[in-house]
Amino acid sequence: MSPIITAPRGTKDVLPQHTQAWQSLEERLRQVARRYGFAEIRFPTFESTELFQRGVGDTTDVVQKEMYTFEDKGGRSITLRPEGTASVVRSYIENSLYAAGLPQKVYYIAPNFRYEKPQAGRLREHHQFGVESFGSSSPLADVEVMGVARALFDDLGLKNIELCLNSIGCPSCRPAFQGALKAYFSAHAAQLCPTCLDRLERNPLRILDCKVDSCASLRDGAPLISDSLCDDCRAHQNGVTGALDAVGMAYSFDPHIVRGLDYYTRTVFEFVTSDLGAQSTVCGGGRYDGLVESLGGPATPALGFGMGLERLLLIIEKQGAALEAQRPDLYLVSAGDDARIPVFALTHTLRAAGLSVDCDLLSRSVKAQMKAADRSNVRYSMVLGADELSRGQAALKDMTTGQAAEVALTSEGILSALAL
RNA sequence: GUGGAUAUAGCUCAGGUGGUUAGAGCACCAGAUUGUGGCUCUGGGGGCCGUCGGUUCGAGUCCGAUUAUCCACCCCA
Repeated sequence: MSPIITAPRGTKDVLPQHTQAWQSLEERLRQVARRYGFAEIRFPTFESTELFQRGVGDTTDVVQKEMYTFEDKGGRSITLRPEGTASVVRSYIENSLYAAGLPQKVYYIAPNFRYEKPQAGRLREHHQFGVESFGSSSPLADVEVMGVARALFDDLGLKNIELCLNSIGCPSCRPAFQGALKAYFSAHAAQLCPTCLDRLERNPLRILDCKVDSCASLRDGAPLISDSLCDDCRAHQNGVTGALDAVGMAYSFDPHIVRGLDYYTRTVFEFVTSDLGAQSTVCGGGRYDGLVESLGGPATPALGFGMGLERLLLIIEKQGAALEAQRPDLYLVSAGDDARIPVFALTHTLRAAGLSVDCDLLSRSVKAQMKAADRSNVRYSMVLGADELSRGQAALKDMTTGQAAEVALTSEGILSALAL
């Protein structure tokens, strides 16, 4: 049987057997964010196209080729959010969140949309947990944000995830570096791939992480950003590494990290792993000290990260780090048709009392009902027929041990038996 | 956007060089066990063989196209 309509390419249903893992993951994200003093923010799934053009950057691949953009019935250009930061910054400015005092620390769990070719760990709709911290230019803010990601990995018991770090300078020192880079690559233009020839004019930084062999070999002789950082940026970078050392967070420097979004300044970082197939980044972020002002807000230092939840779940699965599953409490089995309505009524009463209870809706045999109970991974079952209902007592069976004990057929009797 | 692989039951997969009613395991349903799950045994229901077209007396099988999935490049989380 082939369905007439299928889910759009690059999208995934989360089916009932997987939603518990998602819920449990989301719960942990919220707990960790709370521990670090981040409050949840929610924002629309679509925004004015201009927000991403100005925020993410016109020259980025995300904006140039990957956005779901359309015109609404009012003739406005609308885009499905390709990343979270621009939306958060827009909301921060529009709602004057700075008026409530700085720093403002927020987190979100939201879907993002990018028109990409799907593969392992890459979807057209994916979900991100992100945090943004507004108002502090201190390196401590950088390390606090990185700490949220690290705490989450630790909380989930994940191994083999490394923090890689770089600084890409600021508007006062980056132009000199870009100039040096441009001069260097121009002198070797013959060896550059077509994509990088294009990047030469638009964004020479991006040539640094090109994977084409000829470009990558040029990289070794290229100027290093660390050699052209201004005093402030250098001091900031030293502050970050110092604070990382102080809290005992391991990291490594990677001078080739260049994030694909234009708004980053100074600190950029990624948490990478080899457990994601061809993808390696599970979390990427950095500082964007100029973004709030460029979108019309007050000059505000800020930074944040985005973490891919599908990728996180891939790592969890690969590493066998189980997320706990909740078991239903009780399954009430009807023995004989006369018992079905009283059993349904008792199910209703016990649900009102707060228990997770189920009963048969298919007029099945006792055996089939027991099988259904077993399959649902329920903790207890109880078979109720005319005899039990008239006695007001029944055997409560522990589905794990197989042992049974008589209990009274009242909310109180069952609740107290289940509490044991 | 570029390249490679794949497409048969709900799932995982068999189906030499074309030839009657397309198979297995798992899962599902029923029975063995008038009211007790997991183990075992028996039986059963389930398939336009991704889609469209071509070659052929005849196509799950060969050819073309198309769509989808997976993988890699690119990009990114």
